Amino acid sequence: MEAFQLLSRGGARFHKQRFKSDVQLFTHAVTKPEKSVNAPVNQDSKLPPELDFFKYAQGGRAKRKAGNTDSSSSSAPCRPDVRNKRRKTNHATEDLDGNGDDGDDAPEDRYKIPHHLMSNLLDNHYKYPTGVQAHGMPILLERRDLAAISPTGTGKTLSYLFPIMSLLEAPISSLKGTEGNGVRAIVLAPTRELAHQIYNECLKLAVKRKWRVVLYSKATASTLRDKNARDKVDIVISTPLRLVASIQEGNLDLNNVRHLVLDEADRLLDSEFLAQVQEVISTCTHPEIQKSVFSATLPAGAEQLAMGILRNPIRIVVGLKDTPLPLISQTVTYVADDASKLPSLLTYFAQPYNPPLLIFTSTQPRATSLAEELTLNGIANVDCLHAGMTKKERDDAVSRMRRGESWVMVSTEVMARGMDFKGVREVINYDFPTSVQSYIHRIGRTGRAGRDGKAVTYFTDEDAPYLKSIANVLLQSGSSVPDWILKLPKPSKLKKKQMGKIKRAETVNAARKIGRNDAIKKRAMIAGSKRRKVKELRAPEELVSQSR
DNA sequence: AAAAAAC
Repeated sequence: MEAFQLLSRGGARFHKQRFKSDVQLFTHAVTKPEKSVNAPVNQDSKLPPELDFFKYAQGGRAKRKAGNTDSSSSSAPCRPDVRNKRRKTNHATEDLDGNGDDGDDAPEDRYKIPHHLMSNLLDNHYKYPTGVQAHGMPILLERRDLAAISPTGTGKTLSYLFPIMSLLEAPISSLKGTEGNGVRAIVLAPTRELAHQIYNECLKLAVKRKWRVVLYSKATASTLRDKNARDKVDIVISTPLRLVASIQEGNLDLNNVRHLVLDEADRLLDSEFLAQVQEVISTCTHPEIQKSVFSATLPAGAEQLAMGILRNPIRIVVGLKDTPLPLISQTVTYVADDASKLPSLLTYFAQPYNPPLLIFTSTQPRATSLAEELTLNGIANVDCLHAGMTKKERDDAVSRMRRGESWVMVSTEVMARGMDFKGVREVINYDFPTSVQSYIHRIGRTGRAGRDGKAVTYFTDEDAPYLKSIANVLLQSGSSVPDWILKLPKPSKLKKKQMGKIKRAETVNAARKIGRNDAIKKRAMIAGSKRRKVKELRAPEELVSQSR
């Protein structure tokens, strides 16, 4: 418990400006060498040195030369102090892994991080951890359950993959002992594309070891009908329904799963996915299972569900919950009615624009026909992606996007969450998003890993009732909104519903916090120009809190 | 409040 006060101390100064620089640190050295080299990390983020995993990763590879690890760190002098606190508090938390503890306080020793994992981290040019990585990874490595909320494009995937692979120690095939048989870790994601992307990240950390990581699909499921093959699998990445199908066929046993991650947790916990996810959870019967949930958004209802699933969880919030990054400059554009949208978009395309860009529509047919219209109007390299397409068509569209061959990608909600196309400079909401969460995730396809981005949202007269809630999101994240929009009447029913939820939740410790934060948020909206101040005050409270 | 996504 105290150990996490240390974490919170590190994060307390994690306000908007510094957050920006912190996220920039995530930059891969390959793409922007000049930035990562000169970035004054610890100075800015005041990261306790021992949480700076990636620095140790560099040191670890170079056999941790003293000069190497310390030269870049301005906070090196305070290290002994931090070290002592950390050591003391380690006893305060349950020492679940039973390794007593050791003399060395480098994370790789403290947490017994396998050498190959450290070197793979470095080989992938991860230089400095982002906020969610620095604060989330130690919690997971301590074998605690975790609810982590961190904005889009801040490296959540690595935050859970790295600790899982560290705690699993090595591929099951090379471990002889009490690890048991069968899948030891599962990551759930709401779309195939996202599962695939997570799988790719996982493979990067798995090189040079015989990790069996399985991207679960019809094809892989059938190869795993054989129990012997199944027993050799270390990690499964899957969408919920695919997993449930195999469970029900009796072709998958999850009684050896020690780590379960729900990525895009609020999506996975909404009504359509919930039953499936609950079935997966109840099939994971190992008593020491560690569960964690990750998302950029976690509405009160989803959070309550999540807290019910997790056991004695730590909750961390980096930046502001349910708020996009200030790096994304957002605007809203009035287009009267649906018929006016295409002309507006074509006018937009008549001017110079920055490809690749991502366009969101509300339905599959609209995505298809908009892509066709744009092509007919001479726009080059227009692509389309929605869940009505075949698996191959979907895979091809993603690869074209990854290779930079798509300049304009028209898509539905399926692309809204988690997808990391590094080049996307701009997102256009051709159709108005159906929730604040959807909005935040959609525009979060740009402004990733410290780069800036642009988001344009079309709205018609029909969208007017929902405009104000989106406008508030713009305000929260530092974009400006025309006055008249702010004067719109409140979407009263919606508001009342939310308030009701909060009231009910107030009996539980965890939810009391949500209520308070929402109250602060509301005040922030009213405060207008004082908004920024309020945000800064709020961050430390929110950053780490104990729940249940 | 409603579409999309999951097999």
